[in-house]
This record gives sequence, C-alpha cells and structure tokens, in this order.
Amino acid sequence: MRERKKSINRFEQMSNKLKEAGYKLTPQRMIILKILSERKDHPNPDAIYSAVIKQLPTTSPATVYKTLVLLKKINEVFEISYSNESNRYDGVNPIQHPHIFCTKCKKFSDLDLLAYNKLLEEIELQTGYKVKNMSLFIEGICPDCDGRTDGN
Amino acid sequence: MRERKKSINRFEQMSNKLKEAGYKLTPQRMIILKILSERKDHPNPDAIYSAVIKQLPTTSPATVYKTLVLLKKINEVFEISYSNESNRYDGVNPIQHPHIFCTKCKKFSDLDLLAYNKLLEEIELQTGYKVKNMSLFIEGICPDCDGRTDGN
DNA sequence: ATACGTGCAAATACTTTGCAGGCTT
DNA sequence: AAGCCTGCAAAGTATTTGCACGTAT
Repeated sequence: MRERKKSINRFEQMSNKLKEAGYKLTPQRMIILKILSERKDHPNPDAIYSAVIKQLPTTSPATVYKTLVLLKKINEVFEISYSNESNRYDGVNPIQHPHIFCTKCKKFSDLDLLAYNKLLEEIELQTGYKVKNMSLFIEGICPDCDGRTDGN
Repeated sequence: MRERKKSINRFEQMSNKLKEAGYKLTPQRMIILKILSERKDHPNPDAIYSAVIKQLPTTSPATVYKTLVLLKKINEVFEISYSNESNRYDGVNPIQHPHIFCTKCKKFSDLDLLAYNKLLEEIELQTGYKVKNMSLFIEGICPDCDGRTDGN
C-alpha cells in the first residue's frame, strides 16, 4: 500500500486551477492553498488565518475570506456549514462528502459510506431534482469518548 | 386517506412539553408555538418574527430568539443550519430529517428517503460513533425550475 | 500602463445578552 | 411578594465591502 504524493499534487492542482481560471498566484494565495491542500482537519477561516500569518504576518483576514470565496467559486475547496459555528473548509477533497463530528472532543472526521452514493440516486429519482450539492453531517460521540463517561 | 388534525395536536404537544419543562406559556410563546407547529416551510427567525408581530406587534426579535433557544433545549423544534443563511426551524417535525433546497426558487422541502435510516445503521457500525444527530442537506434544482433556463 | 490583489477599516447582518419593568401566580 | 418573561438597546461575532496603494505583467 504505497503512499502517493497526494498533498503535493493537490497543491499543484489547486494552483493550476487558479491560474487557469485567470487568477494570480500571489504569495498570500500560495500559502493559503498550501494550507488547504495539506490540512485534513477542516479548518475554519480563523484557523486558516492563524496558520497563514505564521508565514506571512502581514496577511489580513479579508484576504483569507476573499481567497476562500475564490476557491469556492472554482470548486477547489469544499465548504462545510454546520450548526452556528464558522464554516469549515476542505481543500484536500473539494468534492462534497459526509462528515462526522464528535460533540465531546470536537473532532471532525471524514466518512466513507457505501450507502451514500446510492442515496444520491434515490434522491434524484424520487424528487426529480438535479442535485448539485449534498452534505451529510453527523454529530455523535466517538468511540474514544464514549467509554469515558456516560454523560451527555 | 383521512387528514389527521396534526397541527392542532402538534401545538398542544409543544405547549404541554413547554409547561412540563417548567416554562410558562405566555401570549408571545403561544403565537410562536402556533406558527412553528403549523408552518411546513422551515422559517428562519426573521420569518417567524414577521409572522408573530402580525398578531402581537409589540413582540421583539429577542423574544423569538429566546423562545427558539428554549424549544431547541426541550427538543420541540429542529434547527437546520446550512450554508451561510440564517438557521431554519422545523416545529412540525422536530426530529432531524433530510432536506432539499432549490437554489433557484429557494424552496426548502422535506425529504423522505428509504436509504436514510439504513445510513444511520451503517454509520454506527462502521465508525463506532453513537450518533446523536444526523443531517442530510441537499442543494439542487427542482423540477419546476429545471425546465425554465439551463443556467446555473 | 493597466488591472488585479492586498490591507485597513468601516459596514453589515445576525444573534445574544443585560437590565429594568410588568405580569402571573 | 417572588420569579419568570418581555422589550429595548447595547454588545458581540463573523463576514463582506470600499477604497487607496502596491505589484506584476
């Protein structure tokens, strides 16, 4: 089971898409893209911003937001909205896919579900909608946390 | 196929739950409960507020928000968060269930899916999580809108 | 030279909170 | 009389926007 150089490719992929779409690859954008292409933890804008300013302290939050808007537009980042918290962003896998969130440890994980794709078929068949975006979000207690206490 | 007096029961159900939980059924709350128990269109706080002040013009937005917090707490309303818009609230069916949103006409509908419940089993089995909340949200173009133009 | 991108700050929108007064029991 | 609930207004938070400057082509 070989590990592919996925992150690097992903960064290049994002960069290329950006340039193809007619946008410039500025230093700020490079850093943001790098972060998004590598981080698997679905950071929110603030977390991205915090990471960015470690490398380029003058960067402004506005730039992060603007870049996220950009990347959303060209579908190189997937935006996850849930609850009342800030949106999270997935640049590693910009296609919508299910997520599960542990309400105790606040961990936020991807999910691979057999039934998921079947669901899409069923929805289109049943509703007649052309589905553009589908997001499954699950909250619960992860196995690690479950053992510890039995509280809420 | 007899129509059951579901709304009326639902309103009474909500009222009872509220009182059982130790809260008072004030005029403001009665109106809000009535709206939530009858409306199937998943209103957001502002829509609820607009409807409330038609009946009791002195009501404040804060009261609407506070009542929603209350109802969430006793699980008599289901909160739907999606995208960057305001939360929507479902008092008719306060248990989580899938929704589909038409990005053109902004309609927001319930969904009944066979595969949905199976999904929950698969998730618990596969992840070991104890699922507390599961929300499926779909965006797309509804059949009505689909015919009109082929734009985005 | 031009157009795009950035940073700052102001603006916006939404929701929550503190507090004083009123109503119900 | 006590406590809960309300309305008002202020505060808080997250995100977007306008603008002038800078930079790359």
